Amino acid sequence: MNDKFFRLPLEKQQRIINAAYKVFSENSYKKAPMSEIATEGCVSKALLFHYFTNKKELYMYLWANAIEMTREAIIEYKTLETDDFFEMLKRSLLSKCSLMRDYPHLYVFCLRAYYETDPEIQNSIQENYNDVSKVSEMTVFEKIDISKFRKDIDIKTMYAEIFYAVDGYMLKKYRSNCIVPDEIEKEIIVLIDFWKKVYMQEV
Amino acid sequence: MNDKFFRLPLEKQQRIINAAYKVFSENSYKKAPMSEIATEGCVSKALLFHYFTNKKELYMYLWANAIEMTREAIIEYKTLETDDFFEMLKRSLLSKCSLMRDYPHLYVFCLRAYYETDPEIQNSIQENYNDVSKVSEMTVFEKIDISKFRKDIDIKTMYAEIFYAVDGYMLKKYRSNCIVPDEIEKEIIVLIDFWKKVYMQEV
DNA sequence: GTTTGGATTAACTGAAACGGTTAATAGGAG
DNA sequence: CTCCTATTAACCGTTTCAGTTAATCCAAAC
Repeated sequence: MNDKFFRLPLEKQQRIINAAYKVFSENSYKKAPMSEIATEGCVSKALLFHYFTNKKELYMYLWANAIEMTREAIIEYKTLETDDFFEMLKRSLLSKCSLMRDYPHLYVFCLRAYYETDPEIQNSIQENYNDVSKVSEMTVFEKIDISKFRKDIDIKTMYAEIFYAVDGYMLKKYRSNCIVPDEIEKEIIVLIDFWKKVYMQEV
Repeated sequence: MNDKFFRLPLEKQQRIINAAYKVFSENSYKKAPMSEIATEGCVSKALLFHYFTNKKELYMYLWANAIEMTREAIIEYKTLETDDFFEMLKRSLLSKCSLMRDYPHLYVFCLRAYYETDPEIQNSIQENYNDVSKVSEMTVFEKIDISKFRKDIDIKTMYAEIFYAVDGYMLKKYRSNCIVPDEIEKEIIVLIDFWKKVYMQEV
């Protein structure tokens, strides 16, 4: 890729990248056209190819960029620096909301990229992501204080259920084309407070 | 469409329809090729056009078919003939699992079709679906006995959360390409029992 | 065993979309 | 005016698309 891309005004960089995140989250790799990305980003297709040598390179840049930004956001929000599960969940989701302000389609892009089946792409993706997610999931279970939970529920099921719900929620927001970070942040907090009330031991 | 389609052996009808559900649930309407459906269904593209005059007609048939089958399944499982929310939820989800045995991609097809933005399609879809879903959601809230729930939780939030989780769960199953109805049925039951324990008033 | 008729397809068509390239333009700085 | 960089319109060869046509396959009827 062409380093000059980074010398563009930040607004333009983001406009182009967001257009790409959007088109790649709506279509499979193969059926996401570079021309559509260009139009969506209000630049010419030729410019896209000027900065990114080809489609695959652009896709891979988006992926690496997504992982890196996610990791930074998690650190910035001190996500792992607590032993309270719901606090950790809140920090994790709020960090994702903050990413969403700059990159509204990043979350769904990742959701889709992880299951991308195109041979050109597949290999480079999953291994890389497993590094991040598996490790972090283990870290979570090591750190959290499970004594605060109700004794009669299965924590793994709870954990799974919560993440299904978050994905389902985000997907709905995304599909109905209303990604408004402020609103999502509020609704996420409502959900977390709800879970807290339901799953924590009463005192 | 050509009525002779229904005179085909049932196995073949389903094979073709399932191929179509699959391709349309992976791609937007515009980018779902008839040729891919044909290949997936092990018939020639020409045969597809012999039974369905064009792509739009096929899509609309799939949609009407999905709605109709869903309604029948809901009735068959006596979904609305109880005032216990979790019993109703179980019947509703098990009825969907039973559909899944014959039509593995129907659920995700519907999820996608509802938000389809192609002008050729959009209008004919949403209104039609709202009839079904809005009415049934209202019926649910009229029928269920809310006295059994914990007093300290917001039922609307619970309701929303549960459906986010189901969608998130199904999406994950679908994306990771492992739609095994028996397994899904088991896991759904685990989830429902989990919710029951969590949300119902203890006695 | 030949005819008939419906099921099925290979091969085709014209148009559009695709990834990627090229050669030219635009516009600001010196 | 000159230089330089960002930018694009126009283009290229290829592939893909929805939809068509004319031919084949095959079983049942005669």
